[in-house]
Amino acid sequence: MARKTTSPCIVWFRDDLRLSDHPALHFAASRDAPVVCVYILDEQSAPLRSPEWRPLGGAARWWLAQSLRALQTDLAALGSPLLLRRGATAQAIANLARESGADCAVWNDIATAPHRSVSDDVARALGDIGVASRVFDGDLIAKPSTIRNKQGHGLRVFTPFWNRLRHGGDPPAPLPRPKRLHNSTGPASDDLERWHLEPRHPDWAAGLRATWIPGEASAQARLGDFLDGDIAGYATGRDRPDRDRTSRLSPHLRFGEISPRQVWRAARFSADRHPGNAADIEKFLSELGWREFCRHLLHDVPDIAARNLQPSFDRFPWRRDPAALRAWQRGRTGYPIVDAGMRQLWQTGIMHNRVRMVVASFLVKHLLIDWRDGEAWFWDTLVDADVGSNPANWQWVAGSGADAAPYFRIFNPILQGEKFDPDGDYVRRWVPELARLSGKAIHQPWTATESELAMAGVRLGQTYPEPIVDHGQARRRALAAYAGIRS
DNA sequence: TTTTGAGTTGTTCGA
DNA sequence: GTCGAACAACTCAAA
Repeated sequence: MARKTTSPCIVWFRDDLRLSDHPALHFAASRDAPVVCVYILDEQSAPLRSPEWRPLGGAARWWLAQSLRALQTDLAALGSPLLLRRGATAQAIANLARESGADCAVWNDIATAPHRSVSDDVARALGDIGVASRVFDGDLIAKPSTIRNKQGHGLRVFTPFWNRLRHGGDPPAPLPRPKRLHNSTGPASDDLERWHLEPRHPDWAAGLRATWIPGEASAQARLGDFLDGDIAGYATGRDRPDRDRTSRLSPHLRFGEISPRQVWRAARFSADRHPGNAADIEKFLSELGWREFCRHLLHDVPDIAARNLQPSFDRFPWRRDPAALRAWQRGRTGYPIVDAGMRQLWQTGIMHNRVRMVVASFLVKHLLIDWRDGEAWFWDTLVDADVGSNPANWQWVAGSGADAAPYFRIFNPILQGEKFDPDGDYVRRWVPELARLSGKAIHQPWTATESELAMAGVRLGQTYPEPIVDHGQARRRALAAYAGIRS
């Protein structure tokens, strides 16, 4: 029951930039008192300066700006503005409580060490001035404390984890978005433009703008379209970068424009409309399971982005090779499928999942460059860079992680191209200087004849690079390096 | 308690 | 051309 009160309640938005299925907002709205909605850009709090916290990457900053604009519009339509504040979160919220006369503050949990630490600071600061606070669940299907082995540790193998999560049943029904909010007039807001989240000089975001519409409405529309369309054949189609059948929901999930339980429930109940899709739906749910698995892992290993899960990798002979790293980053390795992926990433802030594995394996195994360098590049350039999934999956590829890929699994970039981009359409789209090559040459231009290259307007070493490493040699070198760290 | 089998995403080699 | 084996080490669950 709603309490009789006129004091406002603060709703602190974090990575949950949505109105529906937002437990904290739902609670505040049900109090029938004014709400003060706030987002805080915190680059100061001591816990945020812990080694486990990294500033947002460039692509994520761009997304955040768009997503905040969408949330501002949506909240204004409900009758309450979104306030923007900057600074140490605990002080900012305590100040806002004083300015607004709020008697409570609510927010949703984010189950990572730095987020929890800031959250504790906020609760303490509010307690000191007599303001009640309450934290709700929201960013996970299951709490990390609910999936433990006999020793009380989180699971390190995906399949048992997934069995436990899946058999836990469906999460509760998502909460509706509030119909209207009581405004609390007074407190001032920062101007989003002055946060400089978006690139200028140069403005490299044109490809992002052409690819994405951030915000809750867009996330919901995307989910609906996916479940009524592309999910048919997802189990195998998701592996084909040339005809992308993935959900493309990852950045929306990253910023909480849609909640995992909304996605889960919608997918499960779409089987009623499309009974033929049952197997594809299960596969899709398991991908949500991977997001969950990585977050639970992060909960147990807060420094997963910095430390090898397998200590034997601490003596891995990584090569320092800035030129090769640069070639990889800019999509100039001479392997078309690798270069296509890296350019898709650079231009659009996303890369198809299959290609992520190929480029990651290439950096770590063909070039013997530390997975942390790859992880950092993805962190800066992906709009969906996630604190759990990004480092956990890099460690998985490198072999240093939980339930990791075996060392001898070295993706052959030519074979992967031929298998998953059989007509070369993906390469042609992102590596236009090769577009006129046909047949086998599209995935291995260095084997094309002089006349084939001339006809296609390709001059190796000039219009497109020679391969920076030979696949066979690189493979043998990687196997030797991995052999060297074994017991 | 101990044992056993299985585990996201692959490649190469030799029969 | 196809096919099976080999390529670790470790975690977890079931027997």
